Amino acid sequence: MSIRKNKQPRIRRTPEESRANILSSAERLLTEQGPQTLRLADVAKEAGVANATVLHHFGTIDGVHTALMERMIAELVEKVMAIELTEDTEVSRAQALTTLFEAFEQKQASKLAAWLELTHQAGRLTNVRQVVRDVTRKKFHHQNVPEDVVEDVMLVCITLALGVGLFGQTLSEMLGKPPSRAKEMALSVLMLGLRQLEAERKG
Amino acid sequence: MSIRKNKQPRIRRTPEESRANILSSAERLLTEQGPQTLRLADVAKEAGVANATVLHHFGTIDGVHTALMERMIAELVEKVMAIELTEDTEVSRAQALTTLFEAFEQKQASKLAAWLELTHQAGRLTNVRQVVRDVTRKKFHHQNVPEDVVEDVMLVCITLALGVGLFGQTLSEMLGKPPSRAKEMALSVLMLGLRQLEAERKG
DNA sequence: AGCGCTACTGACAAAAATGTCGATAAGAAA
DNA sequence: TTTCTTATCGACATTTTTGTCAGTAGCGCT
Repeated sequence: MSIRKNKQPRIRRTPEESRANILSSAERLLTEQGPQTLRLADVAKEAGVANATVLHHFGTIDGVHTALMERMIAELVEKVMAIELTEDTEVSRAQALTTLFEAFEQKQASKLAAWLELTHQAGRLTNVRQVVRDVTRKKFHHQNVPEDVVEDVMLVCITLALGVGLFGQTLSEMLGKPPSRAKEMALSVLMLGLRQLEAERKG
Repeated sequence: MSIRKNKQPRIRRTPEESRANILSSAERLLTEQGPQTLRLADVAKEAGVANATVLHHFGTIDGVHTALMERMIAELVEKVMAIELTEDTEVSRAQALTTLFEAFEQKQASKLAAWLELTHQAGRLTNVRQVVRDVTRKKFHHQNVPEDVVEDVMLVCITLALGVGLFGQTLSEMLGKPPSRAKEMALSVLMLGLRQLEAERKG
């Protein structure tokens, strides 16, 4: 046993960097280990800092939770707003839907949503309506479809994207199918169903 | 202040009754307050018994969690297996789907599933595949559709039912629509989409 | 009534999680 | 180099949560 104390030199970050480091670690824990591991010691360890450092930047462990939610929500909104839908062809629509589904599974946004739902914090998503409105206007302005119909369609798409993002992979594998099968099937059914719905509306 | 100690007489139940009482209370907490309130003291208080009583029956708080999961899973499986699908008309199919969707929202099965998914306990659902197989055989034996196609269809239906059950109400209300709107839209799209899928397969 | 079994309980012990505080050291600026 | 600011940390204090134990009480049985 060496007597020498071999302490690592401290890493001193800017407050912004430090907060980002901690939140990234927390996000990793949330998506890889589940919400119950979002404890002070776990987060601090994952971020490679002392417990007190986490509290220095966020006040309480709840502060970490809140900040994490806000960061993940902002990321998701950005991703959704970036979806292209310049023309309204089948192909373009399929691409947009695929991107939407991926947005909800890639950054583990579905897990965030489930966490909010289970903890009754969904109220934090105050801007969902506004985002949907914005998307409706910006992406669908060139079509002659009533806004509330567009909103209904988006409601379905988001609901299904969340379901697929959260459960799709696990369910697919449970049934002995490739992990993306649920997503593929959902996309097919959604495309076909929406086309029919549109046909009915027009006809 | 009265000096007299006014203790309630003890309620002595059979072990089965007592376990059921505790699990029912835990289920109520899970669905109404979220998983983080499934703590020993909370469960005991909700059940109206002492902390030690809960431990007497379940050993640890984790034992309560496990037992609760198993009970809710069994309930759900029973509900799903009870779905009628004697003939394959549009009406019958719509009824079956409606029942399925309701099974996933009524008994808060979606919340259970989300809890399992977030806590990486989905492995507990070892019998999902068997259930799907059973349903496939029992409910669809009269059709001439390959079994794996039926399984794909069930995969979509379950995924969407879970998504709607967990997020449907909240999302609908966020968009200023009646709480059942997401479910209705999902059902419509699903029915239309499945019909088209079938048409494509045949044609 | 008396007895045995055990579900039940309060009080206490142990463990885990959160939060506080004074000291330290990294980096910028003088 | 010296000074100043403050991000960082270890040690400790507090609170929360879980688990133990010995005794109590409800209920069936004789």
